[in-house]
Amino acid sequence: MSQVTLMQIAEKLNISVSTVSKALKDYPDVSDKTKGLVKELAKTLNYQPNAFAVNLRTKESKTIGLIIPAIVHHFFSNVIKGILAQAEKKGYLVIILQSNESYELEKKQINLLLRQRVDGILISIANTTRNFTHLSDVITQGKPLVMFDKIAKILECSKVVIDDRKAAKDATQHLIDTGCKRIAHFRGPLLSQNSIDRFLGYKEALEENNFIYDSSLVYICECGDSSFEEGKFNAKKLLQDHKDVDGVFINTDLVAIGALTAFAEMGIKVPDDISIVGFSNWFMSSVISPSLTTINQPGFEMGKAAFKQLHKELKQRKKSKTVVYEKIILDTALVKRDSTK
Amino acid sequence: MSQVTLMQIAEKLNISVSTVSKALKDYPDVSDKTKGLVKELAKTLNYQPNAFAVNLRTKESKTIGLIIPAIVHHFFSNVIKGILAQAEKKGYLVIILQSNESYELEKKQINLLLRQRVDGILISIANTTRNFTHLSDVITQGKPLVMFDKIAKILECSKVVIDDRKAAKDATQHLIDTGCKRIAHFRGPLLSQNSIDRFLGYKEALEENNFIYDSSLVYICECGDSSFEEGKFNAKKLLQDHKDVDGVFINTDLVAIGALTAFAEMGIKVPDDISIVGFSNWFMSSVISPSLTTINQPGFEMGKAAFKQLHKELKQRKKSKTVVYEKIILDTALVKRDSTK
DNA sequence: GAAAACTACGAAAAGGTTTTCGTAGGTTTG
DNA sequence: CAAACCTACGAAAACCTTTTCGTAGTTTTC
Repeated sequence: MSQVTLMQIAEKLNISVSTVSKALKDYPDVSDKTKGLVKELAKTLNYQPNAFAVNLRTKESKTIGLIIPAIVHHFFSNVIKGILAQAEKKGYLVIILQSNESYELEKKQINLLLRQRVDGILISIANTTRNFTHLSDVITQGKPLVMFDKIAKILECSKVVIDDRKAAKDATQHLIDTGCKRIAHFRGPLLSQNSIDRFLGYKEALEENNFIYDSSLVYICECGDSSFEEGKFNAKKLLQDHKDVDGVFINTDLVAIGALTAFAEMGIKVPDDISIVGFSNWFMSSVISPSLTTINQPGFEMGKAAFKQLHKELKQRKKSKTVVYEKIILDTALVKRDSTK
Repeated sequence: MSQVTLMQIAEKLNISVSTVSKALKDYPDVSDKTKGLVKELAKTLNYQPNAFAVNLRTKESKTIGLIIPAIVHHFFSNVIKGILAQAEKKGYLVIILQSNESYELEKKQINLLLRQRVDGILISIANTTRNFTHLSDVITQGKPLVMFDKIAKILECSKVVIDDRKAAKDATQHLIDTGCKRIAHFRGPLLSQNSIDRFLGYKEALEENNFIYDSSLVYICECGDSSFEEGKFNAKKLLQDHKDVDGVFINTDLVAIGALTAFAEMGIKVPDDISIVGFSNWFMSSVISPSLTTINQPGFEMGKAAFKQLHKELKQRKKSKTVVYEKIILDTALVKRDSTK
């Protein structure tokens, strides 16, 4: 049961530990004969190098940390899938932590990962994170850090994102193109950078088309666990406040589906009375009725790109090259479905 | 940048490494004065024990492995959430791997985790896994293994499951209770134990109510990435084959939603013409129209219970008590919605 | 006043691997 | 036949922590 070590192999063959180690790693200064003997015995004894010792010696563990605000979330779980797929290819393991959109937890988790001495960290930050010292600490310690989706613009590190502003502009433009004259917006949290950018994209589209921006048409959602209810609630409120609205661009698909449901309950026809565009392209949006026009957010690709960038930096550091931070912007696309004309 | 070690602290204070180590861990044979000095210096230097060295010395890493068939999956992502929540409480980290329902990958991943010397492993096995030696190897190596949801009955280890058979029986009984006379079943893969059990539950309910079991009413789905399409396809086929069916019990919500969509497209009224019961209670099922009657599968609780059991075994081993394997069966519940009368 | 007990610390081994540096013995070169 | 060079291996340091066992010096006990 107890694990076989290099020393045990060395003793059985009457050679030194160093030779065994070198034989297994095909060093040139071991004779083929010895290599053969060592490898054979290693196989029969089912020798597995002790990862703890290797880590200690090499100062790396081929393990990275991933901090994500939520796991039960179509977009984020796709990101994870992308990260895991790429990590597997490169022989890395991934420790996953969920910050629950809490700054305090996020901070604690960063410290946990640093203590664990992971080789690098991938993170999508919590909505509530305002202070970034825990993150700059990572960089100061010389560990690669790559942010994705929910990033801190101020931090100097690589980032993988979509152009939220442009995507939101596209979404709003689509409403305008399909004939909407008065367009509301259900935005996300006031302090979330993504929500801000999407809001700005909405506004920009209006202005470019000579629509008058009306702040009373903008409703706020927390976009947390009760997104669906928030969508319903805001949709009802919207109908009370503004009878003339004929289009809504909504920050997140789940909120949009809530709105869709509320409209159905109140006998409002989508898209005849009101058109809706969501954001993210959750699977659900394609099977709901009417199906939801939305912006496709490439989660799997984002995860893949984030890990690739981290791996690149890991290699650069190993070769003690200067690390080049990159900002990678992935394409979004408008997915036209039945909630718009 | 480079990390502070016990030796550096020892040198600065002109004491030995062992005393520093003991001071930080509040050993009784260090004077309060020395403890004070050590702890203060450790704090100002921001000393963090080298996890690699600690692991090597203590032979444990406070890290467990988790292998799961799919991550982008409402139920499984909830399980992960439960595991992470519980692991966090107990100070454990979790390395997550996705087997993609592939036996080969699963085997490779188990070996990866063993090489990494995680303290224990949680797994929900792939549909294609028939051979369990890679899993019994884990147990032979003296590492705790806990299986959940998709288990191998033959393996001697702790398990956390639901009673698929009973849940399926409840679902079918509900169709009977609401007046269905001829009930079809869309089952999952022939070799998946869960699918088998659900099928048996369906059959049992029929027999207990003196319905005649008709194998032509049972349709098979792979329940992979194209579950939704499978549901649509089978629904259409069902309508062609059997005009008289007025109820369907479906192995998975996503397939059920596909069926729901197909029925809507073909003008079949749910539940008036046909009633449908799904399985899992995906969030989606509550927002779709008509909303789907289904069986609630407690993912979060399952994850929590699985980690708890693993942790219990970890503690038992440490105290070298005999490890007691447990089979934990969590409650399911029928969630009545609008797809049944 | 000697034996026993206690206090506070240190030396050193153990955990297992990786890698540098030596070196003994043999072979090639000029 | 020296000098230079290979070949194949080993010793040992380094990575850093934990923990057992000693021990010098002090205090208590009878």
